[in-house]
Amino acid sequence: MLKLPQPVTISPISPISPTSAAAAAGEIPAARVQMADIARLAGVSVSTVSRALSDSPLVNAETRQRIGDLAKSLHYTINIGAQNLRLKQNRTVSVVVPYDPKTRQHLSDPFFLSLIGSLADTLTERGYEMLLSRVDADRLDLAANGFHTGRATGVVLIGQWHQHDQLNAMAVRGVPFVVWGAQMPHQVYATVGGDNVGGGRLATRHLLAQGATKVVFMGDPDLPEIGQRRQGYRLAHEEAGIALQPQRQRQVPFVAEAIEVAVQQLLAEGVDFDAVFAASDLMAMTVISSLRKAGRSVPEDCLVVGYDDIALAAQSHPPLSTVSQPIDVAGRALIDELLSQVSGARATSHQLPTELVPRQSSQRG
Amino acid sequence: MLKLPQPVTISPISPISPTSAAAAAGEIPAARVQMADIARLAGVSVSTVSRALSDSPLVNAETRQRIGDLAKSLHYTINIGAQNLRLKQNRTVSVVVPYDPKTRQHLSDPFFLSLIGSLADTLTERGYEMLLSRVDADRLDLAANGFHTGRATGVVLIGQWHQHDQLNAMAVRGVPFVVWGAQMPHQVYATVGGDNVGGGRLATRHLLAQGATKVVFMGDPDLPEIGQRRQGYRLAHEEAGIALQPQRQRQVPFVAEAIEVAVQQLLAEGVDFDAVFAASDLMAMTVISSLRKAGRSVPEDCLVVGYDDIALAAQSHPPLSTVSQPIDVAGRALIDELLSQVSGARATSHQLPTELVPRQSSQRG
DNA sequence: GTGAAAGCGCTAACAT
DNA sequence: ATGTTAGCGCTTTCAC
Repeated sequence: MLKLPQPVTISPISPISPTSAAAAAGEIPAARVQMADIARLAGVSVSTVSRALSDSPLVNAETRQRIGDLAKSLHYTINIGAQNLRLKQNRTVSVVVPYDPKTRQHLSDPFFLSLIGSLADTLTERGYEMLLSRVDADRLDLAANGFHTGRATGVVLIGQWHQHDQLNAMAVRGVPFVVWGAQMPHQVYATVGGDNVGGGRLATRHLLAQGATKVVFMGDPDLPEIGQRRQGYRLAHEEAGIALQPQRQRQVPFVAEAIEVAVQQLLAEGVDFDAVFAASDLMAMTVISSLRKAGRSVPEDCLVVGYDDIALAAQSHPPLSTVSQPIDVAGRALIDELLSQVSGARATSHQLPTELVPRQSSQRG
Repeated sequence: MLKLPQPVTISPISPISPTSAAAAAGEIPAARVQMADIARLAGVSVSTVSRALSDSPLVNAETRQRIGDLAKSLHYTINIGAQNLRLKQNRTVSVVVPYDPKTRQHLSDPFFLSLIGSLADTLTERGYEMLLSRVDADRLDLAANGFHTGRATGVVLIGQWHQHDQLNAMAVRGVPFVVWGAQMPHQVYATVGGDNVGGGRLATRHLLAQGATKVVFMGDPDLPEIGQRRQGYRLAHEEAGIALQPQRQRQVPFVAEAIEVAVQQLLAEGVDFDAVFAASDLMAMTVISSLRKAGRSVPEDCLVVGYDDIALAAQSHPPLSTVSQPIDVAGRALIDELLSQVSGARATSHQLPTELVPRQSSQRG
């Protein structure tokens, strides 16, 4: 057992327990072991080691065994970089999350984060590695970097923002990639996304069915997905023969403060409303908490529906009605589409079904 | 403008808009352009291109310009795999998230997900790439793979689980890595983590100060971090001279259903309690919603404090009191520690300050 | 069944 | 200022 000095001082991010692996091991960070080492130790050539390690039938069973054991005991693993270079192959997918250059907001939306989790799981299952990076939303073309540098077989882009044209250009250039987002007219690239128009319609229909007549839409319709959700909101109104009011359609970015301000304005302007359809669950929860601060309670005074069905929607109070997007399916669909492009298939968009999850926030009584 | 067939059918994950980048471009997925191509086109040698592209002063300004333009117009980017191989360098960090082999739960904890976001941001700032993968918690030693295969310079492990020994072995073997978690006795590797004992103490003290006398702890103390939070819970009780009750310390895993069951049992067993300290915010919210189902309201009948201060804690109802861990600092601290190990420094653990964030869930009236 | 040799795409002496 | 050469760690003909 090692006895290490126990630290006392505690200060913000200060070293509290200096220990050293190298010191403990009493050795210099050994040069990484490689095939040549194994070969020398086993008394065979490098080629034989290579074959043995790839389970080639060409090599003597006993030799293979010996080499395998040796490799294991030395913690040897094939250098993937060199292997990839030689094989011109690559089992890595680049996942890119754009950030808004204006706000430079950190990555925090629970839905996107969960999607990343789902992608990570799917890729792990498929034996792929995942390269995660962020990129200025104005320079979405940089997302192709992982591909052009040969690091990745293809690219998954989470959110298309306003850069429709840059994406089309990327596709024409032959970069295998898929975008999580909305399908747009004149689109050469593949998207995978929920049925946003349908989802928006479901949510709004539901609110109208609950007796609401003055439904506010909150979200930034400049983002394609949100624009389509608003489109669904509008369709539902048409279906019901209810006239749309411009002042009930609020353009609000995904920033907590902005949402709170928007709610205050809504109240200050005296806009009459009895329900809110928010473009995301996070937004819906902030709306609810802002309304509460202003003395209005949900669902008594105002019904609310969100979007995404994040894990916490069910645990919040009141439990949040929302439109669910199938995250697990999404991760798999994105990867499957990407890999099929890589193996030569044409870029094909997919739309995932959305589902209304009615909970208490949209039900009176 | 391209005119594409507009699809009609919509079925779960069915192709709705077959389009093809390759077809649109009318070309076969061109062989990736490489240095030799640029060299030929520019009428120089490969070395000159290499130098020009790395802004070497050895190359004629005009030549450099010409080569640069050529590269840009061809969307050429240096093949990082080859470059790394040659340079024996590597600007990639492997981030590994263990999964519980029993539940095989998907990656979904908001705190970990945010931490990943923070790591991604930090690495992007530092000009590093991030390789994200998951690994069986029983085989944490596999986390070193990214390093042994030469893909990554070092490893960040998110959560140490019960594999203290495997981690020590990794450290002795010379793998540069940092663990997000709790500092343990006889630890050769570096951890970065919040002050869990302190955090648990803050939370419990606060509950006692609010007048609670029968505080329940919920969480799985087998996880080092949670164990330390419970330690803080115990210390606070000692300080206050309040005897601990075993039946108020509940071992509960991070699974929504299990948490709900645990709350029901607590009530069914007739355990007397007036406050709950939950090991995470997600758990706290589930506890609150379970209590509500049983007809108890928070904070009126029972005070609740969580842990992590996730984004939604402030928006939930009642706003959740919690202990905040500085996520941004955490991401930076993890990466800084890792990179300093890579450049030869000794493995050093860091403890980040935690802070009580009192909100309404723990305040009566 | 095994070894020798060439080459994946790049960089860095060492020439010139 | 530019070209030639060798080699990063691996796989795979092609010989034996």
